[in-house]
Amino acid sequence: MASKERIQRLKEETRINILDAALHIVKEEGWQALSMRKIADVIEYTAPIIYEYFANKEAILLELTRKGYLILTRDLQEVRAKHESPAKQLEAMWLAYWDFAMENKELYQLMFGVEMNCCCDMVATLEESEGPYNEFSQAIIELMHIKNPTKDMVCLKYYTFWSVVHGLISINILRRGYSDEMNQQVLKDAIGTIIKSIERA
Amino acid sequence: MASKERIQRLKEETRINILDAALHIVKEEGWQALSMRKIADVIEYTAPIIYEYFANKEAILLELTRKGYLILTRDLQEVRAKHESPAKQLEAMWLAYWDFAMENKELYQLMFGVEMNCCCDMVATLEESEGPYNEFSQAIIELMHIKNPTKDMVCLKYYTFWSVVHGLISINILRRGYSDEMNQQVLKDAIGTIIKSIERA
DNA sequence: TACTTTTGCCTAACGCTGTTAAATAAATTA
DNA sequence: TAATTTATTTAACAGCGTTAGGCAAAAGTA
Repeated sequence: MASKERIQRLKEETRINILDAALHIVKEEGWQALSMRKIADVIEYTAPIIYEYFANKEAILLELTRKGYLILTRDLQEVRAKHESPAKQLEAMWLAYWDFAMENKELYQLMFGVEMNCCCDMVATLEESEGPYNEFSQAIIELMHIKNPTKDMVCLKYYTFWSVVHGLISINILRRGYSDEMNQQVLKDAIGTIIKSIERA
Repeated sequence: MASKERIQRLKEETRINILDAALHIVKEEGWQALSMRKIADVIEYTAPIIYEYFANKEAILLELTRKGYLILTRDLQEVRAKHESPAKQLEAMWLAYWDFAMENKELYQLMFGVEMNCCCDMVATLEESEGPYNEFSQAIIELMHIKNPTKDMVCLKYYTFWSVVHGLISINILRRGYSDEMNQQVLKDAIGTIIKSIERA
């Protein structure tokens, strides 16, 4: 009865194919162009088949969102491990956050609703979505020389970082045209300023 | 032949009704729920009639975008006139920008593609979209004590302001849940910091 | 007044969307 | 071999943006 397992593996493969196909279409033609029938075309099936792997289109988006959070969290962890001081960690992590967004524009759009009607209410239910915050908040706490900072204090600093970086990214995805130098300058300036404000406190 | 004018006025009214109906639907049900047939229902016509007033759905969105930019620009001008010093002007203007976004969430989403597939390429063709930048940049130039700042220098500072404020707004529209105090604290902190950095330069 | 033209508006339709139900073909089990 | 389960497709529904054609009322003209 090893065929059961083989079939199981094939099913798993098709599931992955669906997700890959979706992302492929989006990278080629944008989120607006993604449809169930197009996905079916790519995986060489008809549309209803997809509903045996995902409850609906939103479920596919949610799974891709999850994937995005996993990649981002892994990137942040990797970069964080490369640095000793929390200040350098934080700077490198936010730059990695930027890089993730630029290298995975489509996933970023999906995760944070940039020029896209994402599945935001559902995202809140994904535990993976807490990955980035966990990484950042640890580094923030280390950087603070207060013994037991309240969650609100940490959250406030994270929120400050996140706002400016996410804002910068959103604007760049929206209206491409700002030069790389300007982006890097604003990005590093802002990150540096916030880090200093944490160190001073 | 005054009937020509009367008819012209009625047509103008219907045009406005279409825009009002669209915005009404969006405020009640969100952008996703907006359809030509629903607009037609509200104005008590059938869908094809709308195409005598707007080339397509995107044209309606573009017109609402224009409306948004006009309101925002007016708000900024009003608030700017209330203050003397450029520093106070800038602070008040960015707070007004925030207020505009919170009071006109739907328009803001449309203008800047927050949780929405807006008509961004078209927005670039709207001259009204330059209104906010014009207001802000004037105040920024006044705040700088350099004689002839380059456009890039002004743009960089505007970009810095904009990123953090837009980021804050986007995150708030996306994931409602951050407290008003925290929002105001991050907002005022960030604005103050950028203003000081301009003053020091 | 009678005829023609224009206008205002609607119905029907096309091709697309997400999604579901039913039918069919293939594989598996008894 | 017969019965049953599984895999996959076709057909359909309701909704979308959009267009073409038709009908009835209004306006213009003789």
